[in-house]
Amino acid sequence: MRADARRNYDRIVEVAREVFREKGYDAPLDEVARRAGVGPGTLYRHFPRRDDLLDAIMQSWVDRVRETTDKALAREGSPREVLIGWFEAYTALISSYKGGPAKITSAMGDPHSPILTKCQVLAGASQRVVDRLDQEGALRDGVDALQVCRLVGGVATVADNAGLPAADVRPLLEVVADGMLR
Amino acid sequence: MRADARRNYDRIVEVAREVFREKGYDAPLDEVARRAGVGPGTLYRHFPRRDDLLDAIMQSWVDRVRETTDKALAREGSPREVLIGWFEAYTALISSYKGGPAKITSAMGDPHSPILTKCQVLAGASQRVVDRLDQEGALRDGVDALQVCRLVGGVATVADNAGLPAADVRPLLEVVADGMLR
DNA sequence: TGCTAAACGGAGATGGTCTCCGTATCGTGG
DNA sequence: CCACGATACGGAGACCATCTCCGTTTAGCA
Repeated sequence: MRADARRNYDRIVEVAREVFREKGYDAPLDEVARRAGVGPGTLYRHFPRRDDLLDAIMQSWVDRVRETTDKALAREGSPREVLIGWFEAYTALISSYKGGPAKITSAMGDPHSPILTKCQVLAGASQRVVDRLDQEGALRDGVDALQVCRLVGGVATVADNAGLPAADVRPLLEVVADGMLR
Repeated sequence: MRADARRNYDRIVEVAREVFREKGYDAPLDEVARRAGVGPGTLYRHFPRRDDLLDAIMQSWVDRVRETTDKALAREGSPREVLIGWFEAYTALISSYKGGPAKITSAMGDPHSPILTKCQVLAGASQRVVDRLDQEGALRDGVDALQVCRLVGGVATVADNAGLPAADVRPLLEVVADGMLR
């Protein structure tokens, strides 16, 4: 990749991160281009679909996921505390920008999504948490990581759409946790 | 209202119901107008916002909600069966068209939504189910109807976005139910 | 039947998405 | 060091959906 192309690419990603956080996932891409000081053509050449841009943005997000997972697994406490802790971390991770929870949760099952690999990192993280609790015999039969992703993703989506404060989200996560624990 | 206006109004609602079911809530309104044989101006005069059209469509839906609630309350069986039965009915009710679950669930907490009153009927229905189970002492402390709407709405939203079959939704509803029951 | 308020409907403004292609730039091989 | 071909740029504009404005038509009453 040519040096100028590299510069533009990086700049677009950086600006897009800002814009998406400010205005949500539906923000006009032309604004991203404008703020990045490039033409729309340049933006669309690098990122033919909106999701491709999202994918690039999420590179650093993946690192945060890994880090957060390690923290959640290292946590002391009852299985309930660990599970709810993970739920809250999960919610925070997918709620970095408006529209994120719905986007990420539905990409989870879509083999054609450009952000699929990123979501699988998150699914893998849930798997690790589920595995650990399962070894302790803390979970009911049939509970799996995909269910965690869907249920917590659903709660986060509702919270995102309705603008719920964390205090209202917590009890919902508790219900889900209690439904999974023995 | 003049007779011709009434005719157009009814025809638009009827067509919109079809179109929304076919193409989801985001279907172009101009197509609704075209199929209804009116100009876009006519459509927008009757229904200034997309949600106003939705509101009109939901008139008959409200009847279905009441009917379904009665059926759910009359149902014999364990509290778990009743609760899960209601969850499934609830999911079906809000999933009549693509985008419905998210729309209805987020309208639930928005005082300015044109479909608020419709959603309150649904919230009221959940309230009746919760009240009944609560009297039997079947629910954990702190569980309320709003939580039911949010959690089941979240599950339905995820299912809608990801196109999940009923068989995959059921276990999610079971987890939620188990988290609410004693 | 004639009149007026009401309703119609379509042309077009607006705003977002995305493409095409002439222009500018990079960076390499001579 | 420079010339040239490959690469990238960027903006004009096509396209599509939303929504409005206003000249035209019509219902329905007196």
